[in-house]
Amino acid sequence: MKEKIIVRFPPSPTGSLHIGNIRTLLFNYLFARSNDGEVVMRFEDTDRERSNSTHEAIALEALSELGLDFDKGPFRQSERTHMYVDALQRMIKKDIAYVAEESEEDAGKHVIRFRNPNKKITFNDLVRGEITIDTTDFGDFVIARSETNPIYHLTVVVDDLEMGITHVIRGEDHITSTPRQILLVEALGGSIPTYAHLPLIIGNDKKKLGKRHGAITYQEFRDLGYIPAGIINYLALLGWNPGDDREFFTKNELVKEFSLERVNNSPASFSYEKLDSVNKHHLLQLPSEEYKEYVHTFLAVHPEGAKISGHPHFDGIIENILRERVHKFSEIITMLHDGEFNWIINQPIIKKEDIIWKETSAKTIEKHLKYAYKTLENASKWTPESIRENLWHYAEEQGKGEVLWPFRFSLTGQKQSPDPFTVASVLGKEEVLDRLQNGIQLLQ
RNA sequence: GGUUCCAUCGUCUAACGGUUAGGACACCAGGUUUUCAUCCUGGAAAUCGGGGUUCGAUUCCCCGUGGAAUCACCA
Repeated sequence: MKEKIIVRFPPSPTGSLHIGNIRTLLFNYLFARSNDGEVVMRFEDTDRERSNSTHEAIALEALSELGLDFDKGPFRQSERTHMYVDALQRMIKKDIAYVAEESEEDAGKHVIRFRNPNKKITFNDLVRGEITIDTTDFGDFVIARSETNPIYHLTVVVDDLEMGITHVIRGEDHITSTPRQILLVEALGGSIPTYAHLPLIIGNDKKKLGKRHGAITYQEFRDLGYIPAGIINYLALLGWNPGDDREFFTKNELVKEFSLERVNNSPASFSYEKLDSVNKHHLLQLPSEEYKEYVHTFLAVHPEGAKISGHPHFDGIIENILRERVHKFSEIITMLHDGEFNWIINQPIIKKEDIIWKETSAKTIEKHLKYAYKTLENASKWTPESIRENLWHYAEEQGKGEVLWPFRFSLTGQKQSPDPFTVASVLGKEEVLDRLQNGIQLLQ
């Protein structure tokens, strides 16, 4: 019978979850779920000064929105002190650890050091293969500030042992601290978990992305208008691939496909362009209703967005226009700023020379607009397709530019805009006729 | 500096030692299109250097070079 796989989510609540944290959590999650394993959530808050419950709540919110659920926890190391104290006492009694009569930071105080056996540790990393490090370099490292105040290396080892963690999957930055943790596991008499060190995510400068170096948080992604499905998919691709040309995955598909063997070992650099493209793909997959909900929710918190999202024409905009151009919802705000949707709310102010297509005469343009007016006046259906049907034949006959440019321009007053049929359907028949009338008058 | 890790198009990456070194993003050109966007087609673009091993190295080994991580009473 195979041992049940148990992994852990161990963020320290000293900041929001950033891209590096999330990717590590994701890989832990995928590994556990694809092996019928378990996920334990644990806040590593032994640094009391930098930890706080607000950060915990924010981290939990991110996990929940991303759909990275866990089976046990959340535990807090700050509430498990007795276990560390216990381990500490056992180690001191067995002379595996000792009280050192000096503290560099606090004169007069002592610290607890681990009696390093000074040997070479070799472990088999699931991503990188065999790694050997001589622990002599670490010396008798500190494992606690006092008998009741343990630090990271001890708490991790004690917790992993107590929680039955079988696989420790974390960033490559932990490789060199792995041997010292193995030393502690051995000293405590536990079984050594399997390690897997993931490639770091780096920025344009090739440096590790971290809290203090360019790593953006989940909430920031969300505020930029990326959706969980897009973020998950993109992050999975940072350091993992399925071995073929597929690039788009839902979370469940990732669970099916994921394996640590296919995690590669050179650092991956974060790119907004690729994220945009992956996110857009997932946006396109969304059912219409869900997409609308996302847009409205997103716009609600922006002043100019809230104003337009309530407009009667706006739902038409979402489905017919936004979907094909938006990679992330913040782009809608940019479009609003640039006035791209002014035509929805306000009738355009048009200059006569702009409405005329190339060298065509004003008389001819007027004729075309009048034709459009007359035809659409009698239209019974009002969809982009039906409007197109009404005008297309005429436009092909007369010259598409000659007919369609002034038509679109009277409706939008913009040299660049979505196609006239979509615009017309969004505006509604009455408004379209009104704007056409204005255009016709201008030409007279 | 010590230790450890890493090295394929600009970026993410594929290639049981034998491929015209493949895909995606971005970029460029053409097509569709009244404009923008979408979409379609095409293009440019890579194995860090030097030695081995081998009939044959992107692939295995060594050296070099370059980059990164880590060396806390942070996690």
